[in-house]
Amino acid sequence: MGGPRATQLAEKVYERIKAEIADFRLLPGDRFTETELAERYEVSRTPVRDALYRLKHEGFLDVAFRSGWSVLPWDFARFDALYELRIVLECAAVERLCQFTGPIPLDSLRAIWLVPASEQKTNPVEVAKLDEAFHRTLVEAAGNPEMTRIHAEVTEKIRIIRRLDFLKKPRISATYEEHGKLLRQILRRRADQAVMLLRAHITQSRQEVHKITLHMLHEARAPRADTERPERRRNRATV
Amino acid sequence: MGGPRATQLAEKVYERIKAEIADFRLLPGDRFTETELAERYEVSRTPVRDALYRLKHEGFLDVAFRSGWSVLPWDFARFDALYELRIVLECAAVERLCQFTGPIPLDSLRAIWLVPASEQKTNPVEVAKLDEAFHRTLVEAAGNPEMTRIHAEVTEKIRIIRRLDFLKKPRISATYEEHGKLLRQILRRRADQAVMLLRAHITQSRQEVHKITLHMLHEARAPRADTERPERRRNRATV
DNA sequence: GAATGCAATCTTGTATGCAAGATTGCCTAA
DNA sequence: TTAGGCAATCTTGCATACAAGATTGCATTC
Repeated sequence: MGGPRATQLAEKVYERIKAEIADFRLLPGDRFTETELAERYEVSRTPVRDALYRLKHEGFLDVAFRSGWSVLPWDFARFDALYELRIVLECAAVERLCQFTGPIPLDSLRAIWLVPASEQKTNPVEVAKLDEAFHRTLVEAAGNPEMTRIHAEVTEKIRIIRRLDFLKKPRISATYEEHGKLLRQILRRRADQAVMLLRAHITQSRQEVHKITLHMLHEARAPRADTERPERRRNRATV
Repeated sequence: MGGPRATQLAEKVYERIKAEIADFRLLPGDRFTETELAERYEVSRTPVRDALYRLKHEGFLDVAFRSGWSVLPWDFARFDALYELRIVLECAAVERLCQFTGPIPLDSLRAIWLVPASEQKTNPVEVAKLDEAFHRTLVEAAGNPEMTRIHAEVTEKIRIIRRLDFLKKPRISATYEEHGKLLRQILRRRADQAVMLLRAHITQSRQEVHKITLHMLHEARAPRADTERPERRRNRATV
């Protein structure tokens, strides 16, 4: 049975578990064991453990010695800290971009965000992806791979709540408008203006998400029976 | 033979390997195997692998499928990127500190850095530690755990070359002077001044280290026989 | 001497075995 | 019915077994 499959099993398992967390199939507080996942993914415990430890190190999971794994509850103070870190990184990137002497390589973004309202996407999932790509591209364009790496890490960690920002139409329009304004300021090399807009944009998004999650928590504290998914849930999250 | 020792073996092995890299006992380009380390540390391959994969993920090591592990060569572009990231994080922290309404909790630093020349340390190893602590404390004081975590990560990655900055006496004096000035500006809440000083301070340090490493490289390219350490070195680093 | 082919050895990725102890559920008793 | 205790089961951390294939060193050939 030994020998590697085309790619590393551990890597695949890692991606699958992370996707399960991001898609709410693994909820905060859920508990599970290594053997359980090994059977579900049809591999041995070894690659599962590799993946789990990686996710633990990244702050998604917790392990209790001889007592199984659990998905960490949402920590809003941590989300706030991550949003602030995001602001710091993206603002630094934008400042660097405005200092570029040559052309600023953001044409791909213009084609997506500086378009008439009729061409704007409305699907929340799609817009969430485009939004992530927008901010990632800003940071990448600044040309510091380490900042890009950390920014990507932050993005992964807030994704689960950030997506909630695009569930309402007005928020999608606002995103288009703010991205458009920001892009124009960057391309005109107005660093101060751009940084101000960017900071306001991210802060606004964070506040929206905050509101939504508080609402969700309120709902969750008075759960309706028909939304229960007992399978694989051995503990309700206290969140 | 099974069962846990008091603390986790994998964690211990991780620390030991990282120390070996930081102390130049494992040099860039060195190759080794999992079994080798398992025997050296008297544990099985399992905790060794856990540690190695963590270090790989952090960018210190590389693994070649069925062909052993190696210490990654120094990548100066990467060091530059890390220094720039350091500047971004620390400047953001200092700005936050200057905005504090209450007292700025940096008394411990004053007691170390705002002292007469006669009380200043001169041991390079000691000063390097104090320097790391100084910058870590600045970031910690700003109160964002995520920024603190990333900053600590960056610190770990540049430590190996950053220490070189304190080998010369004048650089130690300069460090004392610059830290002192910076502290005073922060405590007076002169954000702009403080950020300017901090940026200059880190940039200066990076340039010094750059000079020294270039010198070292020059020396290393014409190695003398008496400095060879063949044991465990199966490949000389191309750096 | 230099190049080539081949077999023995090594190496990693994965699977499985094992020990210490945490958890769980049943049985008993009040 | 409820509380308590105990044994069976589970669970993780570490050690070891195994497979596929990469590497190496030696013998052979030109």
